Amino acid sequence: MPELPEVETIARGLDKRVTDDTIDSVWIGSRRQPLKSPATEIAATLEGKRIARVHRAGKHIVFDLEGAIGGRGKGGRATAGQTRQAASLQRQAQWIVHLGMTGRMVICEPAAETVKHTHLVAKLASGRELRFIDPRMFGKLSVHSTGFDPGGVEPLEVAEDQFLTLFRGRKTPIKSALLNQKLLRGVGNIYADESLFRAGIRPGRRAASLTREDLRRLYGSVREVLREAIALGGSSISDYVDADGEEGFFQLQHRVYGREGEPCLACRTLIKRVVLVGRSSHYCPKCQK
DNA sequence: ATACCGACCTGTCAGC
DNA sequence: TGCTGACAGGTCGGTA
Repeated sequence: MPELPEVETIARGLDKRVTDDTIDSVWIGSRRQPLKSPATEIAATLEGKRIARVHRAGKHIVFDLEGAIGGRGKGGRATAGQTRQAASLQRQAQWIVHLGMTGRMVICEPAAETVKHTHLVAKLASGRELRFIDPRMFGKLSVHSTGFDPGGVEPLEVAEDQFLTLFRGRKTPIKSALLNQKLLRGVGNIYADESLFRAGIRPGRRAASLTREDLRRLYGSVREVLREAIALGGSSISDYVDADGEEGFFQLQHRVYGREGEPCLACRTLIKRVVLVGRSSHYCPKCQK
């Protein structure tokens, strides 16, 4: 479901609402598919931790966790000072959530109905619950000590010359290169199509065949599309909502994605859809070369 | 090393 | 009404 702008929106919403809260206990459903780390390890890492910050890395949501001051009573004999020191030195961790295609993170009251496909429920000290719901189970949950790095570069942070080198000599279609998270992280099917349209480049063009000028335009359009989408809270297609249950509005700005057979907004030529690397790709045959 | 392709899952919607 | 097939915002691992 979510690409960079949706994940950014969700992470910001979570950061605003659960930072400084503490995870008291964790329930994990029996389905194993979404767990990259063992359930016991995830629960043990989360329980008793304070959420210090929630942010985004590529399409991953990252919870920075710290051992709660005063601890969970383990040991019990440590002084407050020792506990605080132990917390800062040893009890940092990161909880990584990848939403896959259909994953959602919701904050709700304990009384709220537990919907089908709820795989994890974290009870917070504030009395609320943080729940992970994922029907298709393409999502992934894992824990790391610290310094989680999914690889690739952030499109909104990378410099232009570094962006140009990412695609040098690659024979793969440019669309496929844009989706490769080991190169550029966070761009998915919607934003790849939208960026290529704005840059006037066909999705099937070999990356290596793009001129310096093509790549410069692409660099600009990728960043422009992502920034606009973040500003509008992402694209709501089917059931996407952010952490506050709000829909995004960037779907109203889509110029090619999901518009097969409709006229191009620039030249009225009908938008085409082809399958490339197993994914639907939408483009204007006249505007994109 | 690189590049395709199916597999992983469930849900929804169009068409018959 | 119900069945079937296509399709869905993502990644992996196997194979060529």
